[in-house]
Amino acid sequence: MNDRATTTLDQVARQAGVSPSTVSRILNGTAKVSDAKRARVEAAIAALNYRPNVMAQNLARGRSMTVGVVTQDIASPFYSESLKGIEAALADTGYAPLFVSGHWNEADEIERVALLVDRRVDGLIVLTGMLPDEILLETAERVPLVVTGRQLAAPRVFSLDIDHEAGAHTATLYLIGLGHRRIAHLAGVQGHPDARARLAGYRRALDDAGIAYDETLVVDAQFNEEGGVAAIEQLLERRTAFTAVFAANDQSATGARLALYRRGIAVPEQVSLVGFDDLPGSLYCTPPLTTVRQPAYQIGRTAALALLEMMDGKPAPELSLSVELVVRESACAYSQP
Amino acid sequence: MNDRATTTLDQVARQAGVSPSTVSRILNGTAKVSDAKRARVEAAIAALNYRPNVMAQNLARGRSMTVGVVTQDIASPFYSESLKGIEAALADTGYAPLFVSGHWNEADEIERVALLVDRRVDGLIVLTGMLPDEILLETAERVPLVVTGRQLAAPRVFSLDIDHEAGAHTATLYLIGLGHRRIAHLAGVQGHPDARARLAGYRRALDDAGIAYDETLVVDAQFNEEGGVAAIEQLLERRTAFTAVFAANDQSATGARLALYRRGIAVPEQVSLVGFDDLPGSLYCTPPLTTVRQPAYQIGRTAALALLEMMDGKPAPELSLSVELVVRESACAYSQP
DNA sequence: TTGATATTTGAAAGCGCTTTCAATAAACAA
DNA sequence: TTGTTTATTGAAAGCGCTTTCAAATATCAA
Repeated sequence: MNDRATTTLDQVARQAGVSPSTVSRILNGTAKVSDAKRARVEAAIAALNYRPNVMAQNLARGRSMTVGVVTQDIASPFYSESLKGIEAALADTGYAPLFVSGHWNEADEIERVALLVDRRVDGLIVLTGMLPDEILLETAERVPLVVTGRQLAAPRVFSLDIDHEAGAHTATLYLIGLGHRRIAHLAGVQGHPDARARLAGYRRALDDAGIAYDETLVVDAQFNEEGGVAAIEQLLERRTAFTAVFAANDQSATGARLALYRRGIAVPEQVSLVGFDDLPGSLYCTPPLTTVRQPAYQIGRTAALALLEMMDGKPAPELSLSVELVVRESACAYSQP
Repeated sequence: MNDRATTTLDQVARQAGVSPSTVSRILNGTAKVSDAKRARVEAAIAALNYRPNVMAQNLARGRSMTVGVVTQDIASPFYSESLKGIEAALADTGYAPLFVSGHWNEADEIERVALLVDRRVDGLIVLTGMLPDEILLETAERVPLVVTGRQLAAPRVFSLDIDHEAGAHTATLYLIGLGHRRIAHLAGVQGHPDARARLAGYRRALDDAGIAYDETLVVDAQFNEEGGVAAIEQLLERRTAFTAVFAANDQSATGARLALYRRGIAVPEQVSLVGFDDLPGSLYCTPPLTTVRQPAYQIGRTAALALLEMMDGKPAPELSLSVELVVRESACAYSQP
């Protein structure tokens, strides 16, 4: 019947001939209400097509039923998988995720976090990013926090990181096992913690195999396709021989693959290629990319589940996520030319 | 000094020795306030580290400063570009986007929209999806609406669509111009409006060139990589000859490219391939994919800008977005075998 | 000066809910 | 029956802000 000018709880109460408190109790199941009244109220709700005003509920309850999620780029193929995991874990909990992007820029991130805190999010998830630990710690005093991609020990903080070093170690060792000795490494962005860890894994694998580290085989690269292209070109200019490439992430591996294609270098026949992340698209590269699988979706999901626990006042759960090498077709045994 | 237990506007007022109204006026610039008081209030705000409670503001103002965005899959490479556009357009307007996913499922979408309406979003953007027009129209009575991927004429509704038919027509004509006569079409999901329009463009191009439509060359495909793989396999089983493939979107084109690779069919030497969308990754396929560029980012951005206008009470702006063929390396002239 | 007009301020009433507290009604034991 | 205990209910006070309205003060013309 009614429509415009949304109906309020008071109207429902009046229509049903009960007090607002009673309507509220029925809505929230906060107390027993006689069947007679319940029926009248439910009829009124239906008749008026009443829907509670979430903003008002939030204010009264002092909770926003919102969790803030700081990502770097909402369109990133890697992080958007995590967002999906967060979304899935939060579905039907009453909490809605509020996604904001920091654009790999500390100032932006700080601003976004402030924005989220102002909106009184009940919890916060920070996916990697550039925020200094102190800011995170400070923020954690106002709101339960889950942070990925780093270790941060503090009350009301849950951090969730995978072992990048081990992943890189495995990948490199795999290439070595295939007979490769001259393995180039696209090392990601200088100073990025993930990049550092992956380089360390690469070096340890070489060490393990008694292969000398050759810095002419290592080149920095942006963590995107363009970075991969540029890195390969740089490598080729150096005229160092290499029979395999281990890229610090799949996007740069994809760029590398294209650059090799452009030079007429066959993958994997002439150069083997291994990535890191296992993006959804990596399965559909030509050839499908052998890579270290980072469970992005699970990371998001786990982060959200942990946050839910913390928002419930429970301690953060103990959980660990592991990386694994997924062997596809972009790397093969080295064959003496 | 103070920290825990967030400080309120009343506390600021007390500390500054003014009334809450005055503080509010300073915060919002709603009225002139004497310099003396302004200074005292600003000092108090700084001293107490006061930040307004957005929930309370929202309730009092009757606006949530939030816009709902319904997408289908937050990790979709295509739609996430649009989300990015929305995010960019909304940045620094005070509005925050609330992203929800419908998963290409009408029931889910209906539920999500209800959720957003309950949260009292000030505006709503629906990116394509399966919602029936009636529901959209009904929703538009409660909140300004922007919808992409369809035409919907109604007050407080802005619809934004690109010409899929024309795009497909251009792509197909391009292939014909290259000398191809047997052009297969991966037609997307049966019944999907975009799929229908693109098929129509394909047919019209054939018509224009006087090429008879051959239904053995057309095969349905999911709009993802797997769909492309399956479609090519199906096509190959049919044993119909073809020298080019026009895929209804880039993801299925990518799948197609992999399936061809698996069968040892070279792209573009033996089969030319054209997609639709121009996903960010399509530039890095091997070979880079020739495709019809759909300005996903612009679509999102434009949608958000239009919504801002509407939320301001202004009429929806008139705007049109165009598609264009971007020629890369996955298609080449047909050479008599 | 004085009266009229324009400015700056504060009191108080919401915004639409939740929740405490006390009153009323129902159920029980003695 | 009557006094207790327990289960339902409603009144009212918030939640933290905005905004109307009227009072208080300042400004101006005469």
